[in-house]
Amino acid sequence: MLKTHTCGELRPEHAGQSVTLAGWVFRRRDQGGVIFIDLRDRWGIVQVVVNQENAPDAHKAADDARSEYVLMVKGVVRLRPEGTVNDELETGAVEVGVEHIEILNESKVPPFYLNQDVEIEERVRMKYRYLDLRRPKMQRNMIMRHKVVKFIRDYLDERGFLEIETPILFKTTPEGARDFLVPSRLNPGTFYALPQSPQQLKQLLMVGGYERYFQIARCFRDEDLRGDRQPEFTQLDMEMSFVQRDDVMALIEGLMIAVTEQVAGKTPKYKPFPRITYTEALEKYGSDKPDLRYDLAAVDISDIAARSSFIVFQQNAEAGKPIKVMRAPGYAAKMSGTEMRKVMGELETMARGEGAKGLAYLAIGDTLESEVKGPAAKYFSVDQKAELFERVGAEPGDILLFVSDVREVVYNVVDKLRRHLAGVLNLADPEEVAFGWVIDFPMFYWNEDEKRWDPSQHMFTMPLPEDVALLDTDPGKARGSQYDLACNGYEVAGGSIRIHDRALQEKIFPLIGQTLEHARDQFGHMLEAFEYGVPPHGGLASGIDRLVMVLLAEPNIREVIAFPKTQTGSDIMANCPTPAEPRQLEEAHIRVVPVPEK
RNA sequence: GGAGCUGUGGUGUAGUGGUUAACAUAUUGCCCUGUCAAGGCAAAGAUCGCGGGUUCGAAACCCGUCAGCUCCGCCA
Repeated sequence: MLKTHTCGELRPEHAGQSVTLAGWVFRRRDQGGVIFIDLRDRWGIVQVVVNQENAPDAHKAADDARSEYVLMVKGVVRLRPEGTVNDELETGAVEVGVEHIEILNESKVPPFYLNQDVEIEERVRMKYRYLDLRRPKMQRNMIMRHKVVKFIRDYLDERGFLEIETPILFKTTPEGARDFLVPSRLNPGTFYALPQSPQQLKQLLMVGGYERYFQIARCFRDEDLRGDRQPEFTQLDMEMSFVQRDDVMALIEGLMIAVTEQVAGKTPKYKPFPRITYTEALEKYGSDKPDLRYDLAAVDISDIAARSSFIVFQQNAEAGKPIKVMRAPGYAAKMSGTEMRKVMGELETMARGEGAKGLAYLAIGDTLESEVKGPAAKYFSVDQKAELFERVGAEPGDILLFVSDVREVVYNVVDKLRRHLAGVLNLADPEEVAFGWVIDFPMFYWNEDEKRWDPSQHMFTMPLPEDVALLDTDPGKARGSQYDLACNGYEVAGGSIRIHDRALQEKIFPLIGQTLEHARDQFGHMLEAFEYGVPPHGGLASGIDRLVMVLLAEPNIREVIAFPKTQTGSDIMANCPTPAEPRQLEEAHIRVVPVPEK
C-alpha cells in the first residue's frame, strides 16, 4: 500500500505517529515559506504542512503541486498549534508535518470546481462524471447507496432469504413497458429482451421451492426519462412463499424503518406506516403516491357548493362532478391584495394546465367572520361560509381553493396544487421521511383506446378474496391485493400477493384482451409451471435508486447513480449510444432503416 | 410526440438594439513561515451553442436547429 492511514481517520490520538498518506490536492494555501495542502481521499480531508526550512525537497514538490494532483505524503501527525484548530474539518484538531512528498500524478486544471459547492451545468458534470464523482457530496451519496444495499442484504439474509441471480437475457413481455431488445446471433431474426423486472422468474423460484428469495436486480425499461426514472435502474426484488399480504408488508416496513434509522440516520415521520386505500389517496391527495410530510388534503364540499349561488358549482354537483376545497394555511396573510390576484392567476393557469376550466378561491381575513375576499366569496351565504369553514377547518388568513371537474381532472389539479403549495408554504421538510402504504388498488383500469381492461399492476396480481366474484360481474370494481409504498411523493416500492391457481389465472387473460392461445404463447412456461404444486406466494420490488434519493433528500435520481443517462438516454461522457459497425450488424442479422425525413 | 426553461472567458453570473461585453472565482507569474473559500500585486483568458433573417447596427429581436434540464404523453 502507498498509504498507512486514510486522510479522514487522523485524530489527536494519532499524534506522534509517522504516517504515509496518499490522495488528491483539495486546496493549497501557499504562504511562501510554509505551504498548507488539504489532502483528500475517500475517507476525508486532512491538512498537511510543508515547511521550507525543515523539508526543502518536499517544499519544492508542494510548490509545484496544483489542484487535483495526486500526492503521496510522509510525515508525522501532530496536534495543531493553539488557535489554529479547524472545527469545520473532522480531522481539524491535527495536521501532518511533512517530511517527504512524491507527486504520483499531475492533473490538468479541472473544468469545474471540485472543492466548492457551486451548481455546475448538468452536461458539464456528465461529460466529466469521473471528476464530479470526486466531489464530497457525490462520494457521500455513493457511500450511502452502498450502505443501504449492504444493509438490505444482511437484513434479508438474517431472515432466511437467498439472493439468487436471474437472467439479463430473457424473454420479451408484451405487457407493461417497452423492452430493450438484444439480437441473437445464433438464432437469426430472434431477440432476447432485457428484463423490466425479474417478475416471472421470482415467481418461478417460488415454484422451485426456494420460499424466500431476493435480489438486488438491474432492470431495464425503454421509456422516456424523468427526474426519478432512468432506463436502467436497480430494484430490491423479493418474493416469499406461504405468506399473506400483511406478512410481506410487515417485513418490508421493518426493513424500511431499520434502513432509515440505522443507515440514513433519520426517523420515519410515522411508525407504524399509515395505510390508506387507493381511493382515499386519490380523493384526499389526488395521487396514489402522496407526499405525507404535510397534510393539505382536499375536502369534498359538493353538498355545500350545490346550495351556493354559483351556477358552475350547481351544474357540476348536478352532473356528479365533485367539488373539492384545498386549504392553503396562512397564505392570504402573507400577501397584499395585488400579490394575491397575481398569485391566484398563476395557480389558475396551473389548474388549467391539468384540464380544469378555472380555479375559484376565497381569502379569509383577520377573523373567520370578516373580510372574506376573492371571487368565490359572494356565492356563499353567511351560514354556508360558516359550514364550509367548519368542514375544512379554516382559520383566519387562509386561502380556500375550489376545484371542480370530472374526478380525474380534480385529482390531477389537487396533486399539482398540493405539491406547489407545499413548496411555497414551506411545508415539506427535506430532511423528513414520511412512508405510507397505499392498498386496495383496483385490479384493472379501462383502456379506452384498446377497449379492454389493463392490469393496474400486472396480470399475476391476486384479487382480494372478497372481490374474486367481481371478476365475472364487474371487473372494474374488483380490488387487487397490491400494496405500494409511498415516500415523500415518490413510489418507492410495490408488490402484491400473486395468483397461484391456474384456473383463476386463466380467468384474467380474456379480461385483459388476451386470448388463451396468445397467453399460452407468451406465458406458456408460467401456466405450465402453475400445474406443478405452486405455493401461495407474494412479494415486492423496491426501486433502490429512488429510495436512496429520498433518504438523501436529493431532488434527482442522477445524484445517486454513478454513471446515469441524460434525458435523451445518452451518456455524454462515453458518447453513446453510437451506430454499430456494419460487421456487427451483419453478424446480428440486423438491417438499419434510416429515420424518415420529416 | 408535445409544452416550458436554460445556453455569454475554465466555472458561476450580469448585460433587453450602439458598452473597450461587466463582475466573482478559477488559471499563470511575482511577494509572503500559521493558513484553512488565505492574502497582496500583476497578467492572460469570450468570434455571447450553431445556422439563417430583421436592422445603418444583434449577445439582445424573429425563424430554424442542437444540447441540458423540468413537465405532459409514456412508464409502476
